Amino acid sequence: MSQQDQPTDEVLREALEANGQRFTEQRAAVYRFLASTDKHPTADEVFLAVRSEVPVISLATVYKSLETLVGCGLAMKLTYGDGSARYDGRTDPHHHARCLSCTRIFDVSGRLPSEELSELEEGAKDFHVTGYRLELTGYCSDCGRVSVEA
Amino acid sequence: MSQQDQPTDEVLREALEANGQRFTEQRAAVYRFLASTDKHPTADEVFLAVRSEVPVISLATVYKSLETLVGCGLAMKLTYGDGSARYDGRTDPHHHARCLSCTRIFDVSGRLPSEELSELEEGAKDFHVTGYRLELTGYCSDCGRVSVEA
DNA sequence: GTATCTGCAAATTTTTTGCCAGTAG
DNA sequence: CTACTGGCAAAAAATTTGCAGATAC
Repeated sequence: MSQQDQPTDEVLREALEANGQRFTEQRAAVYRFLASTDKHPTADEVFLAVRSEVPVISLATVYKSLETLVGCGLAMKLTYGDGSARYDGRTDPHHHARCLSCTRIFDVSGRLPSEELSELEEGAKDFHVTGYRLELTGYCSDCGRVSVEA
Repeated sequence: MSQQDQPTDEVLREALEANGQRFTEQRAAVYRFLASTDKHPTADEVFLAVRSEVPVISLATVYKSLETLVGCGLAMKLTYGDGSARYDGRTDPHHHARCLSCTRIFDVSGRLPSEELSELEEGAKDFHVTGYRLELTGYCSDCGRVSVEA
């Protein structure tokens, strides 16, 4: 484990303890990888990436670790109905843009003004809103050109 | 088939023809059910509901029909990473509210002002936005009370 | 008439689980 | 110590697919 991983590990340790769970090397490795990438990897991609660092880890453990991280609020599970779920290690408010051509997910900064949210809440009568997710769909810079020409 | 289904069938027929696909009783039954409910049924739920009307239909055909409808723009596939995908037959702009307790999905009227969208598009540089999806999370009226007391 | 569609069952893909040994606290 | 975890392999759940007969147009 490199020096600069220590703060990341501390964050994880505290989140785990707050949820009555134990700190383990496997969970740390999964979390370090998630926190270090701006991609939105599948469980299998996490597995492959982590295995090169921590040789002994199983795919089942990756699934269990990811679920634990989601439960502790350190990761988000994203599903799009096209195969595997993806995981996002960013916990600050942000949105996603999904390319309809290459299926990659990109982070988008910015958030909805609270007035917009209030207005939406009114539309959802009798519903107690605790959060929201916004996803843009379209074409990324790599695919956009192809799509326009086609 | 009842009299008031005819317009629904015509909509389906035109959408299918526009996509070079054939009109079949199975697809019509699936579409009629989807268009008639404000629930957001899983493929299996569609299968069970449709089977009571059209006795001979298989689950595989329901999956294929749903995929066809999505391809024709007559339905939307919703996934939340908790088991099966759900399907939504509403095609007008609207949002969803998902209850974190009972996992039901509710329709929410209203849409984002275009100025908000433009602002978000700026945040997604080099991304050609063609649409968006907004999902509120929280607790529905049935679960809200329980959750507050718990 | 012919390309497309359906039903069936088997296959695939993704994710979860049971169980025993290992480890954190 | 003792309960929580990880690894493994098997199971479960969801969805897709190959193929032969049926059907829309």
